Formats: sequence, structure tokens, C-alpha cells
Amino acid sequence: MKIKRHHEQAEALIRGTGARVTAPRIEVLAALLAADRALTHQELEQRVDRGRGMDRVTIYRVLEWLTGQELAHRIAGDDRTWRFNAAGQGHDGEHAHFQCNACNTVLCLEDFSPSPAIRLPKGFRSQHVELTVRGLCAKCIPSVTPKVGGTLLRHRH
Amino acid sequence: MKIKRHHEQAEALIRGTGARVTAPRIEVLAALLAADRALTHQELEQRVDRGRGMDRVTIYRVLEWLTGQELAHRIAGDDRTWRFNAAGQGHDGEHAHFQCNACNTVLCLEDFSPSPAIRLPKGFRSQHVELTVRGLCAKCIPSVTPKVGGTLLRHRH
DNA sequence: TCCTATTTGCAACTGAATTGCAATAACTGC
DNA sequence: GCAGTTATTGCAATTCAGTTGCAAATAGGA
Repeated sequence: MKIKRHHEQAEALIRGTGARVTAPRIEVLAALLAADRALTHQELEQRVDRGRGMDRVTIYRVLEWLTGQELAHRIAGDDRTWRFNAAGQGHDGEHAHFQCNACNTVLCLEDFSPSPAIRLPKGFRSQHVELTVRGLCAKCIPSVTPKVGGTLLRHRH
Repeated sequence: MKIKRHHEQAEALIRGTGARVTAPRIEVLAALLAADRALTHQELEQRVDRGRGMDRVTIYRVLEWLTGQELAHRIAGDDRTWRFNAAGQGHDGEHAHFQCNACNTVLCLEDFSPSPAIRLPKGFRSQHVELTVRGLCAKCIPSVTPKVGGTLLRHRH
């Protein structure tokens, strides 16, 4: 059973940090591990709040903690809400994100090739390069595709 | 006088859209044109609110309008606040952004070379590619540089 | 100068995220 | 296994960016 495995994996990862192993931490991380895309706090609340009444704030704090432990990534989307993603699933290091312009779904893409050389202003230091592709996901294309075809959607910046 | 020129330029740009030429629109756009980096709503409020009592909401609405007219870009930073940038200053089309991990300053970088080929999942469509470099700006490097040197700062994702 | 649709100002509201503090429960050592 | 300590959690209140509704003001055409 898959769900079970994610719980176990989550527990192991958390235990590995040396910090306390608690139900909220396990459940939140397991939910992230089980997801095939980045989840918002709200989505996590729904997936985790079954049975047990876990507080909203606890989820926020767990996510903050997971991010600090590098067990999760926090992604800033275009709609002012954070999205989270389990780390260590082949998505370590530099990688790109995709965000759908219609439903705002975010997911991680393959690691991308050495970033094109970008010239920074004098005295600046680069620490991390992020590449975000915006567009339409498979689910949303039908809903915006024109009847005849050919029209290009205008995009936001 | 530089400031004056930005006002005139702003007025011309706005007039060019065919819509009404109003003081708030001119002042906000002029402030964006005068800036060497992307400005938050708050920063704009400070720069524009001199003398005249321009409402917060008006600035929001002007920015929304400018963005719609493609006279400005809206950039999602890592701190849940929008930043705005006058368009048409050689920063049209695909370009990269830099955001400082310490002070959150955002600025536009040179247009970047054809985006590295990213494989999207089946059925997805790409509309816009964004590249963001995170790191430290010239002003913030002194404040975080270790005494002896060599330590690498851990970076957020 | 007058008219009308577009903009602006004001006030109230939303929704995500944060903070303070008391209550709870993991781990430690016995 | 049990008590003690300290990290976590739950709850309530708060912040902060951004949004909405509506009446008052005003740009630009007649």
C-alpha cells in the first residue's frame, strides 16, 4: 500500500534529522511525498485533517520546519501563496518549475542544464538560479483552446 | 532635469494608449521610469505621495492598468509582495530577474539567451519562461560576509 | 461650457501568513 | 516504566498585501 510507505518514509526522514518525531510532521511530509505536484497550505490542510483536527498554524510551522531541514522546498507562485514540495525525490539542487496560468498548479521539472550565463551587476553574488516556465497544463488547455484554433493567448509577465 | 523628463515620458506613453491621462497615472509611471530597480506598491506610495494625497487603492489600480497596457511588468518576489517595473526600457520580452536574499531588492537583468530546452510533461504548453537569480546585491554582501571568509551561505529554495 | 463615462477616494473586507502564550507530549535519564 | 524538561502544538488575536463596492470627482468630447 502506497500511502503507508510514504508515512514510513516520512518518519524515517524526520527521525534522521535528530529532532522530535511527531504526528503532524509525519503526516505533512507524507502528504508531500505522496503528491505529484507542489501543494498549498490549504491543500495540505485538506489532505491531512482527516480524522484528527490538526491546527492550521501547526501545518504552517511544520512546513517552515521541513523547509529549514531541507526536507521540503517552498515555491513562490504567481498568486501570493506558497507551495511546498518534498525534497530529495530527484529534485535536489537547481531545477525548474512549471506553473499553469489557468489553475496555478505548480510542479517541478527535470533538472535543467547549466544555466545560461547571466551577467550580474558589479558586486552582486549569485547563490541560486531558478527557472520558471509558465503556460497551460494538460487539464487546462481544453478550457481555453479556441474553437477553431490559432489564437495566441496573451501572457502575463 | 531628470525627474521632469520622466514625467513627460510617462505622459506621452499614457497618452499613446488612448486612455485618459491622469495625474496618478503619470506620477506612478514616472516613478517607475525613474527607478533603477523594481518597486513595491509601498515604495511607490512613498515616492508619489509627496504633496498630493494619493490613495493606496488608486496606486494599486494604476499599477494594474499599467500592467494591462504593457507599460509595466509585475514581478512576484519571494516575499509575497508584487514589484513593478516600467516596461519598454530594453526589458521587453523574455528577461531575467535578480532578487537579493537579504534585502529582497529585485531588478531586471539583461535579456537572456534562448532558454535551455526544458521538457514539459505531455500535453503541457509553455507560454513564458522566467529566470530568476537569487543571491546578494552589492549593498548586502558586506553585512553577511564572514570575518575570515570561505563560509558558504546556505540558500533557500 | 456642459455631459457622461472613466477614474479616484474612502471604507470595509479578504485571505494567507505570523505571533504570543498557555497546554501538551516527545525524548532523556533514572 | 515513570517523572522531568523542553520542544511542539493549539488557540486566539493580529498583521499585512491586496481587493471590492460605491459615491464623488474629473478628463475629454460635444
